Amino acid sequence: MGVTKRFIYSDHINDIANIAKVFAHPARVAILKYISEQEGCICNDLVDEIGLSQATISQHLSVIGDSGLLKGRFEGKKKCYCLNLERFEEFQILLNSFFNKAASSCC
Amino acid sequence: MGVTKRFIYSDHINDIANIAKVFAHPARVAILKYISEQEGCICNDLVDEIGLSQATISQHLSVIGDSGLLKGRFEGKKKCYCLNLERFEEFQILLNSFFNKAASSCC
DNA sequence: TCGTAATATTGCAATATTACGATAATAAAA
DNA sequence: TTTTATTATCGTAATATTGCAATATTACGA
Repeated sequence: MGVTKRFIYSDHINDIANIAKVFAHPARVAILKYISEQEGCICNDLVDEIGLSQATISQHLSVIGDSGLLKGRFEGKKKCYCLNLERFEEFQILLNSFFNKAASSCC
Repeated sequence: MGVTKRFIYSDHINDIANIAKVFAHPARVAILKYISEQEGCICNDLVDEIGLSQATISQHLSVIGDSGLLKGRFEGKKKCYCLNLERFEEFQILLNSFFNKAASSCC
């Protein structure tokens, strides 16, 4: 046991959960916040900014990247990470579609 | 190791991550969806509906409940769970405030 | 080519999460 | 009181996640 039984849920439900998982760790929220606030490119300022090891930041970046939320581009030895705004908006729309369907409560 | 270092992040960031964590498992998304669609009270229809054991559903319900998203009330032996809409809207506002601050990308 | 800076990957220890059977607790019904 | 239905909790096994040191990789500059 201990394995999430993804196959028993609809794609839509798994999508929501997968999106939420990206934001479900404060380091990843902090990374996304910082990247978007800079509205420009950054690299491993994140290590200084956030205070986790380089290995850990890199790992979180790859989790965020796997979700499609990042555009990355090497500029010499530095890598420039930026938000993929289109994907970011998709996330927002999906989450809001979930929230907006909530009906009234009974208790 | 293995412990999330919550103390290095701002409250706001931890809040976002904690909210996201509730939605970060498909069972919890499915539970919230079902509860809100019924727009009424349900109990362990969830066990039949979702297909996890009663113990597991109850555990997920308590995670959702800890976040303040549920109102529960016993009616005889059955417990009626409903969405706490105020809290649900708070969640939506917090998440959107995060999304809406995203600036333009550079890559 | 060699050294250095920036990032990614690997391996591992610590901790957290998920799932379930068994059991407890509670309240209605028999 | 005993049984039954419903939900919660405990204990535990399996798996996932987090974080870091060490190492690899990549690209630039000397």
